[in-house]
Amino acid sequence: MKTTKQSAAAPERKRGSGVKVVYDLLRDEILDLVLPPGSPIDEVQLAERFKMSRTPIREALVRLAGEGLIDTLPNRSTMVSNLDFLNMSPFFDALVLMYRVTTQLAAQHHRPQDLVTIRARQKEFAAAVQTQDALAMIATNAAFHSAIAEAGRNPYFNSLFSRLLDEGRRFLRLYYQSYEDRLPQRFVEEHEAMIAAIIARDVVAAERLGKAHADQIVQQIQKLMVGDERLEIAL
Amino acid sequence: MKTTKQSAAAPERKRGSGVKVVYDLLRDEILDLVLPPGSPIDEVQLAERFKMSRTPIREALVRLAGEGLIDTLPNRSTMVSNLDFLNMSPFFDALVLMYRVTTQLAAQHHRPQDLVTIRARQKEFAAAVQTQDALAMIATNAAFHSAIAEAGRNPYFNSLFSRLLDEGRRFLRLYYQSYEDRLPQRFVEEHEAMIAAIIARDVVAAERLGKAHADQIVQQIQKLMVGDERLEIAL
DNA sequence: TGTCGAATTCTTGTCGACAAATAATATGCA
DNA sequence: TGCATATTATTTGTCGACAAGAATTCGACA
Repeated sequence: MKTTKQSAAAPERKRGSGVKVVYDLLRDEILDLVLPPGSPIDEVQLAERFKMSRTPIREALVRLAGEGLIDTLPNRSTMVSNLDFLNMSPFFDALVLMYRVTTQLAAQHHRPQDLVTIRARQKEFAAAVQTQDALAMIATNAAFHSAIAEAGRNPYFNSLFSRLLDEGRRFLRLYYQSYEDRLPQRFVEEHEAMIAAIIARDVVAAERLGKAHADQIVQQIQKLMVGDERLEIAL
Repeated sequence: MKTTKQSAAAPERKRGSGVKVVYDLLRDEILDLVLPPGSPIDEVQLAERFKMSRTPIREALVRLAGEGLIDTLPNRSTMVSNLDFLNMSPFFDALVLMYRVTTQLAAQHHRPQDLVTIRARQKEFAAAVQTQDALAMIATNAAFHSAIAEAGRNPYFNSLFSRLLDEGRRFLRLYYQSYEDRLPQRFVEEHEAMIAAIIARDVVAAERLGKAHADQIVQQIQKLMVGDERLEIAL
């Protein structure tokens, strides 16, 4: 009777998948603000939580650090990276440019299968808006635009865009935690217009719609920064 | 007499620096094509080479994988990522756009200390051209443009640009291994013009010069792809 | 009560070992 | 000789342990 050590520790996990399991889950928790910015990350606790040794945990953390989702320094506690409200200009610049670029490139380079994927993501997004599920809307919006970027076939832009979408998710999560905004149907319609421009290979319209859409997101995030309610005190 | 295990294994290394040492050196070797595209990476050999256990080696490899410099699959040998000659368009698109964006942003956002750094990098580049040291020229060119990007103060663009410069380094290394081109003084002069436009905060000129410069690099790499010498055989 | 230094605890970086997965080599058979 | 299978060797993924570095707690003193 030979029970392997690993099977005893985590009987349902395939060898080689440990790092990915941890990475995926931590990534989701960071993006959904379950792990808020600045919160400490403790390897020992994670090892207990995931029922595995610290080694794959550490490797997952190296991956997350490489994507800017966590900050690490030697011999020091790792923590979830902060959202930098002091320097939003660079983020907005990059976000808007990448929305323009990826939407335009999708109009140029898309293939039939891409459109199937884009439509599927849009359907998920519309469902999230319909049910007024902000968390799902944020995630499906990012997935929709990520699918558009994939259709544009430029891995360099796509990796940057992916990072920006991730960070945007965290800002939007914070936004919808702060405001009880209804999720407007208008966003669904804007996505539809983008799809139509892409299908029509209308490069100019695609870029323009990409920009307009990005501008909306920028405005939402700016609202979060500026605040929307003034303190009214009679003096 | 208590000799710690670690001290006996690598007496000159500070705890916490292991991953970085391996990462830095492997990265340099990949970029200089000392480790050519496609070559296998063996953790055990690296552990022997660096006189440390495989754990920090693996962490360095995770970092390199995150930057696209190596390719890993579960339970399989890791290898240096290939240079993709079949899909150069996306690379060129991204490179040119990022040269434009970073040079323009430097004209907008640079600070006095930035100019000191940029000038220092330019001086190193000029020296490399003077001594016709292709390897140094490739590295100092990338450092020069990286310094310009830093002056533009957009970490999102800069991370993408950094990756593109890295990949460009590998292509250029291959180029200068294939051709005995002299390193032209013209490049030094173009850098000077870019510096002048940045100092003058001439956004339009900066962007134009950035584009022209990038186009040159694209041409060099295209020359590598097309080949420059036809096989002459009398039939 | 506040400060400082010492002691203790906790967390991180690395170690070497074990075992699973893969690659390479050997063997048998047509 | 070529192919399939078995065996062996090698490499990767993970384990738990050790120790260094950092954080926290405790005790002494002004």
